[in-house]
Amino acid sequence: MKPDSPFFSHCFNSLSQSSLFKNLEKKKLTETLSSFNRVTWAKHSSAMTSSQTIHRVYVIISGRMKVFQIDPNTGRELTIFLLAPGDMFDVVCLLDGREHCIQTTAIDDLEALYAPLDEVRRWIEKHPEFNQTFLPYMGKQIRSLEDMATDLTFHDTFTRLAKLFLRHIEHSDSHEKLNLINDLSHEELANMIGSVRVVISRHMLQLKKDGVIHAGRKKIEIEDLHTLLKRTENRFGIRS
Amino acid sequence: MKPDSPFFSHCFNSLSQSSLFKNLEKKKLTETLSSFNRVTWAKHSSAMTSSQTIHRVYVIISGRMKVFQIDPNTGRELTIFLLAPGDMFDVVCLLDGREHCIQTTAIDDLEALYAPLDEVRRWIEKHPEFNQTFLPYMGKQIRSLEDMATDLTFHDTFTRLAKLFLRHIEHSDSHEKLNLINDLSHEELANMIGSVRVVISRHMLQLKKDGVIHAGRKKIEIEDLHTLLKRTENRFGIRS
DNA sequence: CTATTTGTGCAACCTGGGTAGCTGAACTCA
DNA sequence: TGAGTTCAGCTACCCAGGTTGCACAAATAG
Repeated sequence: MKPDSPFFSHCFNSLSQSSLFKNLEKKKLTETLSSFNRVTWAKHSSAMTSSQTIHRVYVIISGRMKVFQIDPNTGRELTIFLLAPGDMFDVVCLLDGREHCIQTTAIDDLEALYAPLDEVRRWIEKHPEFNQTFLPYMGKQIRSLEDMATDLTFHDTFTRLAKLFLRHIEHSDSHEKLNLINDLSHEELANMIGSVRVVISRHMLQLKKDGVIHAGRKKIEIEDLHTLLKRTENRFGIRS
Repeated sequence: MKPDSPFFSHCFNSLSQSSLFKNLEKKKLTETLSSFNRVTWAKHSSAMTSSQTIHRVYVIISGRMKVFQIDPNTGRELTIFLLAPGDMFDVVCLLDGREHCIQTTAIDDLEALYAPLDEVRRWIEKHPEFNQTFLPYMGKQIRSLEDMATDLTFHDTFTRLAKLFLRHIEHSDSHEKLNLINDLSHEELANMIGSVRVVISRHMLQLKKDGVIHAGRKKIEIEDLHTLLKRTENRFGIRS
């Protein structure tokens, strides 16, 4: 993508706000961007495939993307990551260069940049300061996977749903806002905590009746953070 | 640890066989080892604590170590990793420098080397060829966590147990041998697949009755790999 | 402005696997 | 050698949460 491309400044702005690239010198970022190519996917379409991610590294510019595994027998999905602008994909392939059998879907209209995998590797070697943000970024992903595994074994579906909400709350002034997941269907929420639509519907209905949340079709708002917290802790706190 | 230390050649041999360090020049490895210190833990004792792993990076020389999360309410455990000689700990802390609340226990008598975290970071920067083994090593750990999460949501306890066996089978001539986990109690096996002792006992008993495995007190041998595979696939194959 | 698709509510059912508790056998350590 | 501890077999119980299937409302497409 050439610096005079119509998308250039748009991409530049998106990345210079991201946690991975914000510390990079403007000059270097410009230089880097020019060796990337731009791709887009329509909302709801399947995005990067595992045959692409062995050769290319992608960086999301705009839109959300879910990364998930699917069970061929039941058709059930488990959302492994919900990626947003500034996220990189697929880190695993970048690390070991082996195929990563995983699916991706664009939740919104999706815009990304990509570059050949080995080129990105060389680039990182040449710009060791990038590791200051990249290594913690990987750490965060490992922690997130570990949390997912422990939540799945230790906590019931209600607790997992509550924790999902709590993880995505953003404290704007005097009002809690649900970030990134406020417009997902029950189905998608279920995928994120390894459960099923009906179960999430049950819990949501109860939470609505109790005034803890306010929700419509693909729309969730946290009404009463306090009792949400309290109930979650109660589940934790039940001694055996 | 000085090169004339009684343990030196022992450690040297252990690491030069490991996947992480085998590619390192002998001279560099010697040099590296001399800036490490040696520690040991007795079998069954709690090993590295999270307050240590913020400051130090460990490399296991001999013995196995389980890395696990514990549910304070029920006391149930989930074994996240089963580390063996050549493994590094804690990678997450090395990446992001933040505390990692996780427990460790020595399964055998345990021997490890350690060095200050930032010293290891500098060392890696100075020896970029180490990344050729280190990055894939991290990739493997991420994949393992991802597998754990998907197994927990998609597969029943029998399938998870079978997959645990299959993952640890070593094909020696004309006889399958179970590696690393052949001397674990039902309790420990349960921890590895996010279940409970009774459940594993049930499955093991059935497998024994059917001649698929041969097992005694803390002792497991795969008798009939073929039917084990077949049964696992059957569980996968049930169409809904 | 219809037709189709997608999201949510609701009920009835059923089972995997977790909890609790006891026994005897095997191992271990003084 | 004997006491204490760990490990595995066994039973009885129970419930969270997954499956199926339908109905209606909202959104989207054509």
